[in-house]
Amino acid sequence: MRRLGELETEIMDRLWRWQRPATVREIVDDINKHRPLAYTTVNTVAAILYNKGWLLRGKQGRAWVYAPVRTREQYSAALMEEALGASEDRPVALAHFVRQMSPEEVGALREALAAAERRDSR
Amino acid sequence: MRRLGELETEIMDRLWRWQRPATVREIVDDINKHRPLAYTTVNTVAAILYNKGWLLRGKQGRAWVYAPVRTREQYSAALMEEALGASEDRPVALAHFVRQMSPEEVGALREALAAAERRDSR
DNA sequence: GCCGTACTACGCAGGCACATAGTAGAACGG
DNA sequence: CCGTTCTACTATGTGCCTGCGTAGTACGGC
Repeated sequence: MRRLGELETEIMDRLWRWQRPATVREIVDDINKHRPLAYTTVNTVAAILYNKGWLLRGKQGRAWVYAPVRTREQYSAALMEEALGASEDRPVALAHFVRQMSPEEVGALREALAAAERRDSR
Repeated sequence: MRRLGELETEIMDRLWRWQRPATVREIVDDINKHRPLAYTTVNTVAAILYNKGWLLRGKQGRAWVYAPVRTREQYSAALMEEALGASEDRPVALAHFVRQMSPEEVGALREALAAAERRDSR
């Protein structure tokens, strides 16, 4: 899975943050609060993200509205899985991963495991 | 952290697999069992990997011998950590991650957590 | 001492992916 | 019908990776 580029991330970030479909106009206006960028640029990259399967889209009047296919956390989890796949010895890689995590994260991980267990036993 | 390119991966793979420092000659000869590739190409990319901090090197006679700075599993764990950082809600991302793991991997993860606990309580 | 061999550093070209934006045309609102 | 807004398409620039050629240097044998 290819990672998102910089502008691609900027666009996905907004859609993830807003939790609702948005038009290119909304996205580019928000980006322009921080830096200048042409409408057509955002339009092009949004279409690219759609073609790559990152975004859904539908017509709202003349304009497309875009929405993310996956949540940011699903994206993150998929990247993690792929990163784990780069290793040959998964248990060892997981051990390294756990070692470098903060205590809070270790707690979150324990909780995720416990939740998985509850789900499986149901 | 930038991910490794294709040839970069081929080179790192061999050094990781062999578990010992190796010369460019050894690496290129091994690659040439599968496909033709010039000595200078491997030499250049090995030097690039060295400059990027992926490899250590030292002279052995006239030739450099290269060795990985990190294990494949440390590399994998670093990628995982970075992938986790792409999320905003780490617990949720971890939950997704655990959900998509196979039961064996969940077991390995449990073990890694238990090992971390044993280490921390020491 | 000289020559062939092997290694090194350096630089360059090609390709790919992403960022950026311009143009042309269609559609809508007044 | 005219300006505005949106779309698709195309082009350009940049950065990174791959791939290799060249030139220089060191070593070993004769």
